Amino acid sequence: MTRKEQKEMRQKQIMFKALELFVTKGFAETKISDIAEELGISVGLLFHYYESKEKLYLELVKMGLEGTQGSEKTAFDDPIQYFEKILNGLLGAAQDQPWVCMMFVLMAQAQRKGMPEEIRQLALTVDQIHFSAALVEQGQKLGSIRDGDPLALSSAFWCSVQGIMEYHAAVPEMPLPKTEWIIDILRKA
Amino acid sequence: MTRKEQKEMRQKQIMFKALELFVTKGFAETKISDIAEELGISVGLLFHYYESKEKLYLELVKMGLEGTQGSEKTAFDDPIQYFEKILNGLLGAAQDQPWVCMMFVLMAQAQRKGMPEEIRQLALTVDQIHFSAALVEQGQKLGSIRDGDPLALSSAFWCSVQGIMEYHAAVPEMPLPKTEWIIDILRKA
DNA sequence: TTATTCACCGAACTTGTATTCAATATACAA
DNA sequence: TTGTATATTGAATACAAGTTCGGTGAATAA
Repeated sequence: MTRKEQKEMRQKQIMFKALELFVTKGFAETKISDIAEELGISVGLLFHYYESKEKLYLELVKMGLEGTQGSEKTAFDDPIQYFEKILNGLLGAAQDQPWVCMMFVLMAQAQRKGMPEEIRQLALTVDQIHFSAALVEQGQKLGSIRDGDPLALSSAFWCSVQGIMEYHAAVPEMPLPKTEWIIDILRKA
Repeated sequence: MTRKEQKEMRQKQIMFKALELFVTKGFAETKISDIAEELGISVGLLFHYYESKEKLYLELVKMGLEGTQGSEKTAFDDPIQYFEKILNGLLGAAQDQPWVCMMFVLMAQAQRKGMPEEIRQLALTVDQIHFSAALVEQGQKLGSIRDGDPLALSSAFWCSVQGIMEYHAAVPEMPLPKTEWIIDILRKA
């Protein structure tokens, strides 16, 4: 194995294991030595690749930030379809690509009080709830989304998704909901 | 003020502030000195009342455990009414008695990996999801709850509530959803 | 009035964990 | 082949946060 490959491999290893532990145990509860131990490497090596626990977490948040870009422009024709598509993607991925689900949870965790400020600020640049509120309003005009405060509807939807993802990250064996069940929070009867 | 009163007052003060911080920042992220500082008391005094951070948290979990008793016994003609009543109670309380909401979030946090084992075990004795799955099944027979894996439906419902409560604990100014929106996860169209 | 208990403080102590470092082995370039 | 860069380790260090402790003054019981 070439040096470059090895480096990339290790970095991926570390990132994914860190993601898993940060999400299931939380940032402060996850010891750098936990990550090293589970990977069977030394603590020193981890610091060879990432200069601090905080920087490692920050890398993950940046990675999550990239994943959030795009796909949002065509949404206004039929917002409910947009929500369906997004949710379908999330629930589908949750099974065979657990990291999608975990990344979702991480981004929310990163926004919490108690997180290092730099991390928090970066994570707060994603604001699904407010972005989606506009879509909800549009959907209400089109008659496909139920009446009510758009912000409340949007936050109900995303909080539900959040709750589901969080639980799934902790208890993967629990069966996931059907897309429609959750979409029905928004859908006009 | 008599000594007894003072003692009870301080204990309440500490418990509520601890609840608030544990829920908004997390267990590990909350320093004992944070709690003391916010209350304007010394760290030493906190240890005068609670022998450790863990015991303090444990007290809160025990308190939450008591709140969970009862209420589940009363049989309903239709399980969907049970879910409506519970959710209504939770959402109603969330506004004027923030601690109800916080307690709800705390109980879920206490079940996470990374928590001290004693706490975790105690919290795990509450299992809304499995308890409610039976009710869901009953509701399906009666035709008021939609078809699908009862466990998946139950967990979708409770995870949604969890997500909403969590967010509300962190961002109280966000408008809460209407009960029906969330009930519609379960309700048969 | 006096003795005792208890709320309270702040500084010292302890422990756990992030971070650094010196040393070694391995890949790679010259 | 030899020299340099880099992957890796395990132990040393630093520091933050939980916990302990001795002392002080106010409430209370005698």
